Amino acid sequence: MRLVAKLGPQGWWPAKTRLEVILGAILTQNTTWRNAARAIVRLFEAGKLHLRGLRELEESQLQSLIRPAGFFGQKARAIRGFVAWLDQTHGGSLRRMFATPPLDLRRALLELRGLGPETVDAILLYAGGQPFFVADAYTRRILARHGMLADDAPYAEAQHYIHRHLRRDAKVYNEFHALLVEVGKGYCRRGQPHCEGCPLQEFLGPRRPLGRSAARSTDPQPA
DNA sequence: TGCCAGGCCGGGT
DNA sequence: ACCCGGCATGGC
Repeated sequence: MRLVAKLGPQGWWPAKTRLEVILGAILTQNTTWRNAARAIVRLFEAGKLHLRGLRELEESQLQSLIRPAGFFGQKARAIRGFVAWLDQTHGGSLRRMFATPPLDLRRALLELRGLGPETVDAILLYAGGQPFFVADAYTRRILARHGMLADDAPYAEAQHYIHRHLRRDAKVYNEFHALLVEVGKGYCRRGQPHCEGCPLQEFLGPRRPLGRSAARSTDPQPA
């Protein structure tokens, strides 16, 4: 698509292994990637950046290691809960986990404590290569600012909007999400009434201030 | 100094 | 089905 052609591949989600993607998805919840990355580095330096290492850790030890990411109590529980579930249902094998049908896997992951829709979709897209768009805060803010969604549009609606307008392709979703985050960080943060110089403007049309009602999608919602 | 960051949960209405 | 407070560290 033109946007990707213009801004180029972002080569995003700096994580090497699928486990790192999963941990990153949890650790970056309402947190900068910078702080989430610190937590990952600490796990690596402690020699625990693998499933077996995580199983060995006490709750308090895990909390200490991931402390820089904030919300360490909840995130430690989420990580331990995920590993326990993986062991029980897939013999501790990420490969087996990702071999299950994507929609079934999504449903199962959403039932885990501490894994919400955005975290789960990040796992499915960036670790599993499945075409689920990660409709994060930047996505919703940008779509709202350009009048495509209401300011308070829920996650599912924002995701559905993207799913309707982009080819259902993990590669495309990956690039577009990366791009929205980059643009969002620069031009569409909270508290900024305008996004002066926003490179999306020429593609998405005129922007408008946040905080006012926007056009709501009239298209049908997913089943 | 206060507000913000790539959310999610649980209890209340 | 929403609404809201709590969760916590680090940067500007």
